Amino acid sequence: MAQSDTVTRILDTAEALFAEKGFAETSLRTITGKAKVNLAAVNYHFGSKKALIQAVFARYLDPFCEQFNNELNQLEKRGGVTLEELLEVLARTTISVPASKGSLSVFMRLLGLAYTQAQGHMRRYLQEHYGQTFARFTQQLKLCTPDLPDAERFWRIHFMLGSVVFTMSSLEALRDIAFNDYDEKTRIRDLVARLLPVVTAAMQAPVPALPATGDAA
Amino acid sequence: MAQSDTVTRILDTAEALFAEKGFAETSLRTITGKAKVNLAAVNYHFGSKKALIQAVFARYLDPFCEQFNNELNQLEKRGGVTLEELLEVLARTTISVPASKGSLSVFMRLLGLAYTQAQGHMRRYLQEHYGQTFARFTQQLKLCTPDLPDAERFWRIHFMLGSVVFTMSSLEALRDIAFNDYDEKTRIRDLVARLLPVVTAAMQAPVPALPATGDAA
DNA sequence: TAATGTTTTAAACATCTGTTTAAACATGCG
DNA sequence: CGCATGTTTAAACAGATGTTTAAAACATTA
Repeated sequence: MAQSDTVTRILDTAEALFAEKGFAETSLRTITGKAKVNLAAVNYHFGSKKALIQAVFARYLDPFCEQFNNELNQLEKRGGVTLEELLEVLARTTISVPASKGSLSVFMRLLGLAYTQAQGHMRRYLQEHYGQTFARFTQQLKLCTPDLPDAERFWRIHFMLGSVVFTMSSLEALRDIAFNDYDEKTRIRDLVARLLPVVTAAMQAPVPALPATGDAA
Repeated sequence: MAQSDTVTRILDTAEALFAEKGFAETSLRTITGKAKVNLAAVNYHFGSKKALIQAVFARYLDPFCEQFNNELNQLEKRGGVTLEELLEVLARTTISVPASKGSLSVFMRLLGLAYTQAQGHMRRYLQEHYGQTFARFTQQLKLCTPDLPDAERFWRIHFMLGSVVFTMSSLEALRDIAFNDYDEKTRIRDLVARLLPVVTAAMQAPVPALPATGDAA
């Protein structure tokens, strides 16, 4: 057995609880209680609560990055990739990878939390461990959008990241509203399908002229 | 004096600390300590920590909604409003209102936190107190985008909300990166200028065909 | 079987949390 | 002045938190 049952149960439970209530709001006692595991098990197996949080992310992101890197290899070899293609590959990888384990929305919610709360510590971890894959993606994106100034592209990437992370992490609540108001049983796949043309159009929007600096006046 | 100095000092300090570290991660002792105010002052003046959080939001949102409602009155009276105009009004109001007090990015970060963490309780508060203004906005938006199916518009609104909230709430970090990598001293006004065409294009993107349901197979 | 290494357990630790209390203080009014 | 009102203060409360400990239970191998 590669990993003890205790470790997996802790990871599963922590993942669900973190996504539901946030990191600080979820105590080790809640996790270990629900996982039917001794309180000390977390510190024994992971070292600290912080390390447990990172382990939850690694379990998602490691396989994702592996597959996404494979996809990027093919795209780089082929060349002449269009924006639609690149985004489609990203979407497909995102959907396919965590299908084995729990749901994608759980992880997206975690990603959103990592960026907004727990300032720094998680962000740094993500940057250190997965920054290189992200850099490869932005490199490809640059080839797809040669007319975009670097700074403009940088900001738009984060606009789009915001759309994805925010909607995915608020998914349950939004899905309920959509169902009540529009009879819409939105699945993750539908959401991704809706996101693709929006993100594409956003990346291709005209570049604005920035307002003049008002310092002098 | 309309409001005791203590109340204001608590609000100012709490606002800054909440934005910096999140709600759960900010203790009343940290707030009152930094505000040079007795610990019991929070419970005396606001009743509870929860009520303090809501008060921080109200101080921003009440004047914002008042001005935005005025703008909406004019737009409704005039009629024939374009998407660009509506979004421009929203952006202008957002920029102008909190200029008196602290920075806009602080509040945006708070808004992001309210949506992601502290599940429910804050969301319900925002809906109850400011839902009507939001409804008026979406009503105007519907007039600007008559070809968009209601469900599609609903999701796109939240895509855009995600872009704004996410980038604004990560503003300091992103600004640092942008400055290091592109010599970009991004001001809030610049960010809004960058957001406007992106959001406009996103709302006008072609409507996708949703994937068929895979239930049967 | 005996010895060794790993995992689990229950208890305690020290610290921090939001909230409450009761006394002290200030301030304005009749 | 006396009294009442609103505010501040220091202390205590009751409980929750992450982490550590040392003994017990288990598993593995010699």
